[in-house]
This record gives sequence, structure tokens and C-alpha cells, in this order.
Amino acid sequence: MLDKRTKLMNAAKVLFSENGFYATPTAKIAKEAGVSNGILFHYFPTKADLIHAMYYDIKDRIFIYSVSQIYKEATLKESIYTLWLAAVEWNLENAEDFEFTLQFENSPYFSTEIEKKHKYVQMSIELAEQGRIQNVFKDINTLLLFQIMSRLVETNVKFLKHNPTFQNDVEFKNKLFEIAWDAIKK
Amino acid sequence: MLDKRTKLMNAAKVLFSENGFYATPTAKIAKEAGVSNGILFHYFPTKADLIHAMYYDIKDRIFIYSVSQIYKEATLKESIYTLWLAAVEWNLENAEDFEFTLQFENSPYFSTEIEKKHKYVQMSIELAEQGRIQNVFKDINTLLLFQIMSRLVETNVKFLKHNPTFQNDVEFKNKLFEIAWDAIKK
DNA sequence: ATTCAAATTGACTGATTAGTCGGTCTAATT
DNA sequence: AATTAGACCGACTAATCAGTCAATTTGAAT
Repeated sequence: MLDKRTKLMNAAKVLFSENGFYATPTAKIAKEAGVSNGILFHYFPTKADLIHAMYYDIKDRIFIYSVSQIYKEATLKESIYTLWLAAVEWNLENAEDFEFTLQFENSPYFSTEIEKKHKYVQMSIELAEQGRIQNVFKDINTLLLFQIMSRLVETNVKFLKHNPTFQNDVEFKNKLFEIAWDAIKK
Repeated sequence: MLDKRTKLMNAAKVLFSENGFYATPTAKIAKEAGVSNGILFHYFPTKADLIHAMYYDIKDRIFIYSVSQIYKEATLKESIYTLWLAAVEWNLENAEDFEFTLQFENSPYFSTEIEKKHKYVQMSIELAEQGRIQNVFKDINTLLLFQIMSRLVETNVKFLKHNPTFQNDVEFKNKLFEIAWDAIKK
């Protein structure tokens, strides 16, 4: 049995990804979660608090998953590939989280400052910094390199969602990665 | 003196880009536009109609601007560059339109079907199709190529907005274009 | 001058919604 | 057994908002 805080976040995830968070009343979230209206505001004083908590939760989980995938002896390109693939596959398998994140990051709730704070971003930026030092990447602002990769991941996930045939096509995914890699490599 | 329909769209543009369209009441739009509440619903039967009308209006304007920039004798790469630069500069100069479009395209109002319908997209896809025929671009779905370019433009505009120093740096912009070009070229 | 449709107004409403609150239940602590 | 603090409930409210409508103005056509 999940605790009610988690139940609420799960219910919100489903409803938010269906109708967006503005069109989803808090009462509906509580009902879907099978808990009382009041308890929602007990755990999340405002609706915005719930939304932010969900965002950080998602980013935490994708971070943990990504880190678990990389291995020590990998080359830089291999590490980038692993991270790229981890991000693509995680977002494909967690479609609701993906939808939610997209909406959140393009809403007035979000600022680049929020993004920079997260360990996931920091880890990626460190990797990008390595690439620049090793003279493998283009000589461009590191944060920008990261954002380019992130955006390409988004585009790829969207495409794969609309074209499920390719979802298990390793060769095709390699092609997609080459696009991203060509973009950032020198 | 602008007609009230245009006044309403201008006012909505400002308010939407500041607070998003869910947090912007129709009454506030009418007030900002200096017209009555009722006339808004005379021109736009629902709030969603207003939002859609604004989206198409923006896409029309960016299309007209982009087309005016390309010239006949240009090579394929030159044409792509011209379109890329037109998009980047137009979005930089029309920051509110840019914000609005971003929000809209990542909201439940939007679907890929809407996007495909627009002449702007069609023109770009034709260009991408040419590139594939001439064996210049990677052998990948044309719509995907277009979406990759669009996303990179977005990323570039966001970066230039946060780093105004580079906004008039032609050399830097060329670097940005090379990223996009390397991504799609064979 | 008269007509008439379209433009325009702004007060109004019905529905919705985030958040509150008084009170109950549970379980660990003393 | 008494105390207490946090979990939990659900009815309630104050505010907000999209959309309506009856009435007035405008301006072009007859």
C-alpha cells in the first residue's frame, strides 16, 4: 500500500499528462488518488508546490536511472551515448512523466535557474566540460551544448512515440544518436 | 487606429507571454486592449478560439518574413541558412510571440497535426525533401529533420536571449548554424 | 430620412476551483 | 490510562472566470 503522498503524485501525473495542470482541479486529483481533498493540502500547501515536487521527483528518478547505466571504462562518446540512450528510453517508458516535464519546462512555472540546480544537469555539464577540454566538442558554451542535447532527446522521443515501429530498431536509434553527436562534436 | 480584433490579439500576446494563457483572464485581456469584455467574445467565441487565432497569425507572419528573405540563386545550404537565420532573428525580435508559441506548442491545445497543416512547415519540409534527394541530408524521415532544426532554433533563441552579448555577433551565430547543419547533413 | 445589420457595451451569472477549518481517528509515548 | 501530535476527512467558502444578453451606437445602403 502506497502512502497517500505518493498516491497523490501518481494520480496527478496521470491527470496532468492528459489535460495539463491548469485544466486539472485539485479535487479531481484527490478523488483519483482515492484520498480526501484536505490531505492534498496537508502534503502540498499549494497546487504549485505539488507541481514543483513532482518535477523534482521525476528529475531525481531519471538521474538515478541514468547514473546506473554509465560505466567507468567508457570513452567519452560511449558515456554520452549511454546517457542519451538512457534519457530516450526512460522518457519512452515513462510517457506521463515526459509529457508533464515538457509542459512544466515550457510554462511560467519554470526558469533556467531551476534547471541549473539539478544534479542531473550538473553531471551532464561536467561531461560536456570534459568534452570541451579534450577538444572533442565544438568550442561553445557548455550549458548550451547540454541544452542542445536535451532538446534533441525530446525531439527523438516525440518522433519515436509517433512512430512505434522504430522503437526497438537499434540501427535507427544509432542514426538518431549520430545526429546528436554530429551536432556537438568538433 | 487599430481595429479591436487586432488590439485584443496584441493585448493577449503581452499578457500571455507574461503569465501564460491559463493564468490570464479574458476580462484582463479586454481591459488591457481598452475594449469591452463582450467584444472579445464577439470576435472569438471562446478563449481557445483566440489562442488558436493567435497561433496561426504568428505562424503566418513568420512565414511571410522567412519567404521574403530567401533568394532564387541560393544553394541549398544557403537557403537553409537563410531560413535558420530568419527564424532566429524573428523570434529574438518578437519575444512575446516566441514565448507564446513555445507555451502553445507544449500545451494540450497543440498536436502535430496542427503543425503539419501550416505552409511554413510545408515549405520547410519541401526544402528538407530536396536535401534528401540531393543526398545532402542524412537519410532520415523528413518531418523529423524539420523538427530537429526547429528545436535547435528554439534552443539558440533561448540562449541568445539569456546572453545578449552574442546577439549581434555574426561569427557566433555562424557557429550556432554549423551545429544545426552538422546535425542534419550527411 | 429610414432601415437594418453589425459593432460595441458592461452588468450579470452559473459554474468552477484553490484553499480552509473544525473536528475525528490512529498510534506512539509517557 | 492519559496525552499528544500528526494523519486524515469532507463540507464549506470566497474568489475568480468564461461566456451571456439586453440594450445602445454606428455607419452604410436604400
